[in-house]
Amino acid sequence: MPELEKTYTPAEVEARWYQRWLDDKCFEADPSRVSEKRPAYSIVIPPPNVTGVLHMGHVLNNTIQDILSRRARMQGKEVLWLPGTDHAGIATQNVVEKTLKKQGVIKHRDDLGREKLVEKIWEWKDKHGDIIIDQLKKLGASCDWSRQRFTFDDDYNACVMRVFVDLYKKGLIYRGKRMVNWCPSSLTALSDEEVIPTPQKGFMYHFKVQVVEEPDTWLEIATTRPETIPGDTAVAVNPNDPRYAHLIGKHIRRPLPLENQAHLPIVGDEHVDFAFGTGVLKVTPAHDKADFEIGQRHKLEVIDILHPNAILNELAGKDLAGLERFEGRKKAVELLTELGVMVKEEPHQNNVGYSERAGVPIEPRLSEQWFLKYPSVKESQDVVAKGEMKFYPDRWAKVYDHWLSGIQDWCISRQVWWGHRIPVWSIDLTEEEITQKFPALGSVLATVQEKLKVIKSDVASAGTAFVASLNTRDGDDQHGRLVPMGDGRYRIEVSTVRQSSALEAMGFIQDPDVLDTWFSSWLWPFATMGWTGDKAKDAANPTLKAFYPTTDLVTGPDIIFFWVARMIMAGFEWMGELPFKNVYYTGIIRDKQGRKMSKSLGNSPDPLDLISKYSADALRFGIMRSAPLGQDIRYDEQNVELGRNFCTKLWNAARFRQMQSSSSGVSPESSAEGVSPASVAPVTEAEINPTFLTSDDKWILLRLNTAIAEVTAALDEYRFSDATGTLYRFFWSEYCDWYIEASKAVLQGSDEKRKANTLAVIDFVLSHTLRLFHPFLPFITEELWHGMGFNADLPENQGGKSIMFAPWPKPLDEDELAHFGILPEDEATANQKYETVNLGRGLKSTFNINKKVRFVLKPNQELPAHEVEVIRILLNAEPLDVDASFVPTKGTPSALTPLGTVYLPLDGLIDVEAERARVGKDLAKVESELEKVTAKLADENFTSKVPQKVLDEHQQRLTDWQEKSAKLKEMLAALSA
RNA sequence: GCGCGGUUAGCUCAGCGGUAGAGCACUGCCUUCACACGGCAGGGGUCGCAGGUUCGAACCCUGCACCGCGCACCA
Repeated sequence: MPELEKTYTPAEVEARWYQRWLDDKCFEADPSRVSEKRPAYSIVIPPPNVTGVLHMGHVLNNTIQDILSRRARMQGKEVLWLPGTDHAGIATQNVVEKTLKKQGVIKHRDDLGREKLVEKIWEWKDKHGDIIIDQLKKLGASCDWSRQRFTFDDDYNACVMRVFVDLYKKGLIYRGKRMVNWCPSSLTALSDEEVIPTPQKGFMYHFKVQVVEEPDTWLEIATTRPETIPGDTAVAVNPNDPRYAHLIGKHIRRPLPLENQAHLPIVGDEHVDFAFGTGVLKVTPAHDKADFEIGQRHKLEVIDILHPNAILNELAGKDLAGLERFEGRKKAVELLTELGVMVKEEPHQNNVGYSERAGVPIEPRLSEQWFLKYPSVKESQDVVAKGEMKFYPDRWAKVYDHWLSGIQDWCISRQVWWGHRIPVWSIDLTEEEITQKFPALGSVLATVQEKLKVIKSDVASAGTAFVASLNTRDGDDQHGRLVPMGDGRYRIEVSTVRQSSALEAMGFIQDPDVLDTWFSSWLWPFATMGWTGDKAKDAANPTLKAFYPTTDLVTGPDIIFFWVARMIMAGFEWMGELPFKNVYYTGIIRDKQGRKMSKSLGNSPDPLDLISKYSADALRFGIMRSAPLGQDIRYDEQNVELGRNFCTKLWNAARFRQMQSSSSGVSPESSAEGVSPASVAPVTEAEINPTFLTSDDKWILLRLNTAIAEVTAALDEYRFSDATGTLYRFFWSEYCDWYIEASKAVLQGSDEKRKANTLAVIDFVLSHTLRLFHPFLPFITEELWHGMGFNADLPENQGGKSIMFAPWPKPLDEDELAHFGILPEDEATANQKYETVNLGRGLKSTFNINKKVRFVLKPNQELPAHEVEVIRILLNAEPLDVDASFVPTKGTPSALTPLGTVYLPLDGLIDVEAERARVGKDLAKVESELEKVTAKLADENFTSKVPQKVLDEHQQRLTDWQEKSAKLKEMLAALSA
């Protein structure tokens, strides 16, 4: 057995083992190894942004995935943990643009242009994109790095294109002019999910407008956005509002802009809540979603008064044009005041939508965007509702269901350059031009025109209803659409995976927009496995076949809509199957004050600092210990410190074992004699000989059994903090504090055979403990596994090479327990001994005795010499006299224990009064308990209704308390005599 | 407004119908030959509040309060 260093040096050990695991290809999954006997286990990583740096959320999330993966390996499964990164369109482009601006390379993205900027971003990605990957390696993540994917790789891009064209063909993707969430900072549309409603302190401005037809009548209007008045094209009141109904149809004079005080109609619309504000609503169809809808109902003009960057344009009038929107607000109030129409302004709090990425208020804006009607919604909803896919904790199933029930079309286009470009080419032509250039489209054109006659109102939506194949090339990967533009012209759209150059030659132009990042992320579970969309190819893809659907997904509940729900839909739509069987939602990591971790608060520790200070194992253990299922996590560095301490304890306990191996000359008994059960790893010392097992040995083997069962069950149910709790308790309290201390009775003795047997038990327990710990503490367990020699004599793939392939421990079964001669009651036997020790130590402590001292045990049963020796050692007694006829000096401190009365003879130091007080205190406690039980048992209401089992328990309690009470009274009497 | 969590020892949490628990922190003692990143002992809680069900409630039910989160609304 090699010597273990006196102190553990995690930095060196962790680096060494991780490299070794990589060199030995321990993390690489091989689909050809999957069989009935060796089932597949797979997880796809939630891909971190390429711009990302590791934060505590990643640590939590990836530690969990690593624990699951490593345990699955030990269970003999073929494990694929598939890693990668996300191109994170807007975020990444923002980061690179900002960097380039800082470096003075550009002032604006247009300085470089699309192609050059994308080139720069690729450069940046190649240089910095793997930072977070390297950090994950430091954490010990056992991902199959040979399969690392990026959502913007060529292969992946092909998947995205394929999916887009497929949805386009199915008529689920359409282009439309809609109110969208516009980010004036990133200059792009956002999906509803990317908008965070944020409470905002502002003002409600009241101003009045004159009714044109009744100059004496003024209407008071309340608004939070006076700067949009120039964009107003009506005011609306509720037709059921008696105050205003009669004014419907009349007009008001719009106060701004001053040079264009237009007359606006007063319209009646049920949407107006007459309890809110003044009951009169200014209608700005260009800058408010609800107003836009009112505008549509009443065919109102749309006046867009904002530039894309939210600076007011010339339509806002000469006083406001050129101002930023919040400046414009101030100016508008000034103007209204000067006009004498400002009535009042009151403080007002409302929710303003903020861009999740840019952190600025979004602007509702009318623009042409691409939308997706979600596919496979019903299947996706059912699979969770029916429990075929399980959510942990399951309350998220409700949230998921609720969102799917009210699902809105997804705005998938983004006005940035870094991302998958929308694969649609189009050309706008007149009827004549179409007939001339594309005669084959004649019949399609005729159909469109026929349809238009029926649907006269909404030209655009009428057009999107037509799906047609364009004859430039047939096949699944290309589809066309003819859309009337409303001005007599028609747009021919072609969505295709690979016809770009031919189309461009014909004058088609590709749509400039890119797709929402999540439009690629939702394909992650199968696109990363080499999916092509070609049925034959995919059926022959061994990775997909072996590892899809994946087993577990581990992610945060904050992306349940962004990602989880969409992956489920994509899974059904293209794989015809759910993408994962279980979803584990982590909590959110908060600081000690319960605040979310954020860069701006500076309350987010750098995991790499923690790793170098405490080790990756410590960080993992600390974070898992404080991560109960479904609860947010209060992060406290003390937990990591505790993890570090725990590793040190483990290390020292292993060293202790090594220091005992003087008897290593003892040869292992033949395995025919000391049968080694299948789950038992060969021990380095000797086989366990059942005849030499002490009560402590039996006790620790039973406790080990319990620990194995508990940890296994906890992991099966994703209760990670329970698992770490069990490990901590078992190893520290049970193994180190009790068993090792008790076993010193043998180890410090002279019976070499018994010593060897105790060491065999220790080796057995340690080899199991290390395996139980390995998913949580991969590095130190691997180091000790080899350092202790537990790997020796094991087959390469079953722990010989690495503990990560050693079999996951199983509790001893009935046969094995019988073989060792272990009975369930053995646990109680040892417990009685330990309780006796506890009480004896209590005496010592009460009387402030630090040295070795004489104890006397007046036993109530016969005690084997070995047991006495254990008690002596645990009590640190010198000597421990066992004397059934012991008569103590009056006032000798004593304690009632399960094994008899323990005395602490204090020659010449006896304080009778103090002892009487102490015993009196004990008695008071016992009497109070006795009273409670007696009262209960005297109550017929209780005794007649309670189950027999409870009644028995209470009876037993009564007897116990009575006995104790009697003895204590006896002791008191002796003290008083 | 609707919904979901949470409220137990100073802190973080477990317990979810039958004698209130753990870890940390705290206090005292101990540098005893695995470990002071340690050992031993100890103090500390009317389980948010008010009702109800029950022989019995931290646990089940109802209402309320406070903290956090989501959805909807937000002129």
